Amino acid sequence: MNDSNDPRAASPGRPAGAGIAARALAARGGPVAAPPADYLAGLNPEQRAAVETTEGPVLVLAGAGTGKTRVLTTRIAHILATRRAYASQILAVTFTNKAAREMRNRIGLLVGGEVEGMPWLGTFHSIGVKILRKHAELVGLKPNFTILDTDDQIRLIKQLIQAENLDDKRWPARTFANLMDGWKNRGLTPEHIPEGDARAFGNGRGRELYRAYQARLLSLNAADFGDLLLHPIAIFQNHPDVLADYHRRFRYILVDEYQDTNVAQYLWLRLLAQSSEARVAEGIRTVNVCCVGDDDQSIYGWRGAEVDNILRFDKDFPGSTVIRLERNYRSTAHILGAAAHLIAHNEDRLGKTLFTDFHDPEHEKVTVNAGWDSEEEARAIGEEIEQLQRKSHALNDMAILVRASFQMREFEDRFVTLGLNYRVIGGPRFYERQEIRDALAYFRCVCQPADDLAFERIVNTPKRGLGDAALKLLHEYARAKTMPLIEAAGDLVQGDELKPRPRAALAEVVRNFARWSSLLPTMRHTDLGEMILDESGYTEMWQADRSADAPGRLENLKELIRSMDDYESLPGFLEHIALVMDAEQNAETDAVSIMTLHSAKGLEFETVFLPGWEEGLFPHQRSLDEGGRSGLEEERRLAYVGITRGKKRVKIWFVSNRRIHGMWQSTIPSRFLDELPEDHVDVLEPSTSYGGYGAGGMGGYGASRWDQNAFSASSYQTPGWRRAQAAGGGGSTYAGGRGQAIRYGEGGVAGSEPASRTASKADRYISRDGRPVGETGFDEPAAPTFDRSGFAGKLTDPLSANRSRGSNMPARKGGGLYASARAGGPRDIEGSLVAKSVADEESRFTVGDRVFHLKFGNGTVALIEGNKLTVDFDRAGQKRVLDGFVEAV
DNA sequence: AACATCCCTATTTTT
DNA sequence: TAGGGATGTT
Repeated sequence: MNDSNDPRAASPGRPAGAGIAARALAARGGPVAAPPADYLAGLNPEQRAAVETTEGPVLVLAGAGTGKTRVLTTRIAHILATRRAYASQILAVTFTNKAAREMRNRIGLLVGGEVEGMPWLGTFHSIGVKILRKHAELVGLKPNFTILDTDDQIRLIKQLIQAENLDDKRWPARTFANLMDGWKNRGLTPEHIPEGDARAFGNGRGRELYRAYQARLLSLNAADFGDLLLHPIAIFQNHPDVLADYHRRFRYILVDEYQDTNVAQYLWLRLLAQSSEARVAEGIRTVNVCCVGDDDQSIYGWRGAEVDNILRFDKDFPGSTVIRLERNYRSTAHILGAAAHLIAHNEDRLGKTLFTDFHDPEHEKVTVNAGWDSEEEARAIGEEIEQLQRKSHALNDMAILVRASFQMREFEDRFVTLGLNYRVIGGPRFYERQEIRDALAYFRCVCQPADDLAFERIVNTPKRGLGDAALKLLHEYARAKTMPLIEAAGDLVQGDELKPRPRAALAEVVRNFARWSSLLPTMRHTDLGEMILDESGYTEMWQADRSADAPGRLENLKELIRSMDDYESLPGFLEHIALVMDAEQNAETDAVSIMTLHSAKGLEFETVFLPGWEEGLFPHQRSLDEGGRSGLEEERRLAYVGITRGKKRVKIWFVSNRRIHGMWQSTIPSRFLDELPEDHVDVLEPSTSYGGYGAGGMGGYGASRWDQNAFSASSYQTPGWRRAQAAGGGGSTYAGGRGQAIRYGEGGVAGSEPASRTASKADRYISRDGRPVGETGFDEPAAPTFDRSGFAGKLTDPLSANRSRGSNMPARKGGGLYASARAGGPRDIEGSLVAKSVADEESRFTVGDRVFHLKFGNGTVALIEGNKLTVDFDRAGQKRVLDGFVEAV
């Protein structure tokens, strides 16, 4: 494991001479030990402590916006400058390529751009690959193994499931992939998975499938993402000499985003960070591991991250120093105040309080805005953006952060009509596009003749007349001879088992690959790439395609070839793209960013819009269902991440109606809204242009909704909200009461529940001035720009929907996102209703019934499909709605 | 092999 | 609603 760029390789021992970094710094005068070196200038005392405490285990709890990356990079610069280690002796791990890139750049800036090194700065996975390539044979791989992506993985699993004679409908490959992913995240090999897990899939054959999968990977000379960690762990565990080599090498270990590490990463890290004889022999007596993270920003539990890793750091590394970074340099006091108050509702946290000196009476409070439906939300936010733009705020400084990607569409639609520039971050990636993956499959076959998965992908793409029959023959032959498919194809075309036409087609494929492979060592890889795509007929296939996206695909293929230019060779390129699935976004044009809260972590914007704060969506119902209290806490951290992205302005929205899977459902405000502190939050009336609402417009319904029923405490409307806050009793601890009580059996809200059920119909329809309204409300003229405003006052008591739904909502799943969220309370308490609903297939309605819907008014039932009704509404036309949302009239 | 039709499902996402 | 996947039809 001698790196050629490691000066220590030849002569072990303490670094003898100044590293490049140290030289660069020393040149600026004075011995490096003399404080303060200029890279330390400007650090606050805590940051400085985090940088200078180089020896022993250190945990840096870095709150949002407290200069985490700065600490990390400065610490590395400091280690280099003080000659504690060479760049090649520092292991620095991040989660994303982006983070690794940024660190590399910033270290470069700090030490004067001359550090060519830091060979061990990278993501867990890229470092894992590096280690695995060196010792591949120890786990039965060849050093040039391929890295499978999810797509390949699924196809492979599917084959295995079919090979086991299991019904792949009943046991979807996708599900097993997730299951296996979970095992790998926890560092579990087939022998170690819990019996229950093993039984849970494929008629109890989970373990066998996992085993078969791993065996198949070895025969394909391939590893999946999980293996990039698991194999190194196995190597370290089974080959102490190899581990000792790494112990001698790594003097300093740094980990970014420690709160996101999973068990496998933790094990990997712990092995590398162990104190060992090898280290002691090198004069290293302490484990110089520094983990940086923020437990409050742990949002990847669903992906296997263990917040626990950060919570018990001091137990893993006894004698550790914990440094808290709490001075925030990003946001206003209002924003921090709101975020802090919210996150304080979490129990599982180490506890930090961010503070700032950034006070200014001009600062805006965090706003909470109510909207009628998601269309209005998009419209109003669009308008606010345009207003800011008129006040010469750059679009680049604004972002819309959503909980789920389906929310994006509404904004996109709206912005397109407004002609407002936007960019969607995340979403389908370049390297995941079909045409790119096809092209890559060709390249993989050329570099890796054993890559059956790649071969399968493209044998008949473009169409070559190789149908099921021919491929089945090929597979059987290959299996019988245990040889790769390409090789099998080479044999098969010699014989006469194949019909003439497929035989000729396959022969050509074989010939082509042989030729391309032979050109690999000599031809420029970009030219070869182009040649492959042309000669295979792949380019032609898209040229002939008349569909609208074909030109774009051709463009992507060109881009692919172009980007190959940045790499040495075809294999080098393939390696890169296997690990780096992100494509750079251009920040050239001024545009609003739209992204999920997850992908916003680490970013910051002057103005942040947070739409969709509604129960069921945020917190997401599924997190609640699957994660219980910790699921809720993770959602709350997500909210915290969202708020703390804002520097100057944070604008939260919730609406009363949202369209889910094409059907309108009414929603109730997120419990997180109740967890925001009054003094940092302004509750606003909609500021949009449509008339008719005026002062008290939304207020009316809000008050009616919350004041009349169990949710009174959650009313954001003054005076209702204030009153509730002041009263403190009743339902004022909304979070601990309603939502959670149900789930965690704390007793529920027995008192409030019957009240809500017996509320009269009049209670439910309260006009904006607080008067109960009847049918006449529908006769109000619609405001010109807003077709539903005629219904303004009436809607919105969520309980009416709850109540009316009752009987025929399927247990949890079928109820849909919002339905089950809202139904959560009363129904689960009663239990029997749930049970009844499962069995009760019959609708309460029959075709021809007159019904009333909160959103669409009166109508006639035209069709009933389970709990879905098609209703001809008098005003709104024909709509499909869940029957829980209409009432008989 | 291309096209039609039915059925099912429906977070967050990096590597 | 919409999109994918699997199945059936020509």
